[in-house]
Amino acid sequence: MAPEPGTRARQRERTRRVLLREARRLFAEHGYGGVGLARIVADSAVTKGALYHHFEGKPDLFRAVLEEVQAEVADAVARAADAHQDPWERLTTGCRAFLTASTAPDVRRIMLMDGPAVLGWSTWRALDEAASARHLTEALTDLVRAGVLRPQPIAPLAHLLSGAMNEAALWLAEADGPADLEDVWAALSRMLESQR
Amino acid sequence: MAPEPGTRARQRERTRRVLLREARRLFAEHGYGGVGLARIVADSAVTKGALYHHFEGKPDLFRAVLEEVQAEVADAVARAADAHQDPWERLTTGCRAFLTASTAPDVRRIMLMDGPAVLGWSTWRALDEAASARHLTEALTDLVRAGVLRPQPIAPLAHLLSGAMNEAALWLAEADGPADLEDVWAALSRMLESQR
DNA sequence: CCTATTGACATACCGATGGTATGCCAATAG
DNA sequence: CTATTGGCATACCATCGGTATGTCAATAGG
Repeated sequence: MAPEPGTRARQRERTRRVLLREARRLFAEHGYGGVGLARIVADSAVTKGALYHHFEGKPDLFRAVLEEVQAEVADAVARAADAHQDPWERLTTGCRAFLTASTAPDVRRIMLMDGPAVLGWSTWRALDEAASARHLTEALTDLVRAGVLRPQPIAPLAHLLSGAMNEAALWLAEADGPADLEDVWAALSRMLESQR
Repeated sequence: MAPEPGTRARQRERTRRVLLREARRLFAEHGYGGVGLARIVADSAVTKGALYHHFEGKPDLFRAVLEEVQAEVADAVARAADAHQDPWERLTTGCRAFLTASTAPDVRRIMLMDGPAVLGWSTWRALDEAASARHLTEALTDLVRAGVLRPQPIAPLAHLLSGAMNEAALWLAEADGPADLEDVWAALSRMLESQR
């Protein structure tokens, strides 16, 4: 019988998505080093042939998963920030959104813990910059241009804040009381305010 | 002939120190996943039997190396802080010492990049707390008690500052201009000042 | 339509890796 | 002087990431 057009591309896309989904689940649960390719392809109901057809290897698969996670976090941050017009409120709500989003277990493990170690810090930084850190840099630049923040080099400040929030997210995910989030936020707010 | 007393313990200690030294060198250069036990024992001029006699496995060996690195950093921080009496100056000089010490390649790779991924964040946190973060917590507590810092929960602030400095150290190790260190320090100083 | 080609996998296999079980010999204990 | 144990070395194993090859259906070209 006549094959329906697009069968090829649809199947390819489906397999790739299943692999990404299962890999993300397993990486989030056991960590990068704690799960083997055999387990990933088994849970995806495919074989290693399929995996190596879609990805260059285990690090590349992890990178794809990481990019997906980062994209989600960045989307949440941008969405929260875009709800406001005032540059200062855009920054603060964006930071809060990042804090809450990054506390999720898979984000925490994949993006904050394994990411730098697996891909190397510079690669991880580049991906983070392309995803969510870019928003932070833009927000800070806008605030300096608007005269809200004192003129100063943006990069160091952005890294300090980014690192502070990453560590805070890791801590919050473990200490997990809602009161802790408010304490972190209070201190972070004062930090932001200090640069005003 | 009569064996000199203490031969046993001396040989044991010597083998252990060689293993730690070579493992630290290799972990720092290639990362935890980038070096195998075969290479470590070969460079140490022993066999895997010796390694597994002294350590429980590869993660345990890494943990021992990490503790050594952390102890050195903590010592540098404490030494710098102890040169001052004023609590505020103790904090600032301690932070500066941490920044410069953590920029060293082996510290950066072992303590800041691989540490959390290999041992898990909570384990890493516990070790860090026992080593250098304890000084930060103490300094902040003293400042609150002295009325220099506003009364507030210490833990969130300590984590924010620790994360900020860790990330800054990673960045400084790469951007490596001495001017960048001053920029980071200026922004960090304002952050500290903000909590005053 | 029919055929050639290619794309999306599956299968089989490889070297290297972390880890273990056992053997051996000299240093210590009695 | 003998028994024991500590400090390794040797030999071996299961599993890992990675590769080479085979297979079959979907597409492209005539």
